[in-house]
Amino acid sequence: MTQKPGSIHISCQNCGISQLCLPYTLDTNSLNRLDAIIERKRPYQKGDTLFSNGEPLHSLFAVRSGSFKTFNVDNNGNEQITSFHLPGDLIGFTSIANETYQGYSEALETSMVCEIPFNHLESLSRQLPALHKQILKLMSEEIKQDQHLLSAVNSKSAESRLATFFLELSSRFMIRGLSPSEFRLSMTRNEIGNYLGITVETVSRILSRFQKEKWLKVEGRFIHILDEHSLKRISGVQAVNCPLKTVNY
Amino acid sequence: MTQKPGSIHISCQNCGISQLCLPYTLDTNSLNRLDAIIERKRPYQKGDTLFSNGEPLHSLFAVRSGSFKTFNVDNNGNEQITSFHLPGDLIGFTSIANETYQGYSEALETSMVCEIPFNHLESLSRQLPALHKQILKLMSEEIKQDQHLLSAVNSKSAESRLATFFLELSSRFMIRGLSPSEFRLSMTRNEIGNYLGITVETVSRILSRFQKEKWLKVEGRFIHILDEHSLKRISGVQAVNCPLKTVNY
DNA sequence: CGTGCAATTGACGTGGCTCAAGTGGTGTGG
DNA sequence: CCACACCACTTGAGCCACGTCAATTGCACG
Repeated sequence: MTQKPGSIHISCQNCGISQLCLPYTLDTNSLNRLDAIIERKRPYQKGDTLFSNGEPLHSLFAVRSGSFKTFNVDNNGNEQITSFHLPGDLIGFTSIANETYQGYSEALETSMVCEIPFNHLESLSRQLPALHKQILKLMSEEIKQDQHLLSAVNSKSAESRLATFFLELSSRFMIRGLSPSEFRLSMTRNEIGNYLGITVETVSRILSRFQKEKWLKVEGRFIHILDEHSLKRISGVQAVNCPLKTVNY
Repeated sequence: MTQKPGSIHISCQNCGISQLCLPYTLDTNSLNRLDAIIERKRPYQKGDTLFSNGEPLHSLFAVRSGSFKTFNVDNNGNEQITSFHLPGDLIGFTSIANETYQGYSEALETSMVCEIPFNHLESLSRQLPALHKQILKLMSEEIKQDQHLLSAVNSKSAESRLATFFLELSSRFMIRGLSPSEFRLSMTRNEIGNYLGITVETVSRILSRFQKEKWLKVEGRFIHILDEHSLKRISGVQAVNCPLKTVNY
């Protein structure tokens, strides 16, 4: 989530996060062909938009550095954030169905992206089974993540939503080779609350509570996770391979 | 959502919902090849499971008739329903990432499915661009739908969640050529509440309120939408091509 | 006809929203 | 370098929507 000012000519080959991204499992030849269709442009500044709702879909975007939020706007003009994107994430899968961009995507800080023209990607993926598979996998991941968020949001208490949120972020940082216990948030409390369906004030109060419990240390945007276990306990969600018990939902 | 007892040998060719499903845009030859890999088995009875969490992914499932719910189970053994599936829906996209089934999928009523071995589908889709495209499209749709649900659930009030739920169902029935204003729910109030993150009692109370307002007629599982416009008004979500306004979220 | 689950309705308590005030950090212009 | 404005964030007070608990009714099925 820190800015990584890089030169304009960078290839997938020497990209530090390629194992999270489309190149995963691609051999050198395939990688070069993928690389050839990717456009890398100058950095996006905080607040710049990748796309706006309704525009025709031309490219997917892979985050190289920095971070983005995507959100929809409802009848009343209210934002509803549907995801935060970190380096290695692909943005735009929701837009494939209609071939127009769904919602808005906006940089949360200075960020770099790789732009992948969708038509080229589609035809290339027909020639490269590994690429094809990786696209399916990334889309599948996104569905999983959305459903995970849904569970978090549906598990009533604001405490468990926030705990889940931080654990989620933590594991995403870990996968990216960053510290899972200390990180800087690129989003405001407001945006966190929006994402989780709670108000800023509640976010703030619960952060204070977590801090009092010594589960977290909070210094503005800096988060230090002190007691992952307690957070997991109250987060309640995401047990993998959990045996099906008699439920009273 | 009504049971449609069919013979065992049915092809995509004469399937009434093929335009919602994988066959969409496939020519006759392609259709036959797809048809050849699909297995059609005897009906699932209410409560039968398509798959359980952690099992190796072998097939995707297309709902032919009836309906299913998919859900996860958290640490405390609580169900969290992530989607209801109607005829034409594909089930199993979340499971592609890990190649093991994510969560559980269970019939809500007597239902028929087409079982599509994943390996075969994958190799076939490399040969048939139209099939490939349709898979992407369906996955993209699923992501969109999840995010739509998320918006509904995050839009605080229980009223707007329920309104959104019924409008969503209504439009899904309409797409399927069924009445958008009169339909039968195959899920319990409990399951609706679970899905939307509210309690049974609240579902029940709000249904009574909607009925008092003459927006709906409710007779047990039968729903009759009387005033779609009012429901849309309080649902608040899903404005397509809505201009971005100054927001105070 | 009895058993059991689904649904409704009421009474009550509370978590989180709303409104409001205050603090701190950052950028801008004098 | 300070003064000011602006925004993100925190904290408090009060209130209400919704969760919890409990009782009742209705419907399906053996």
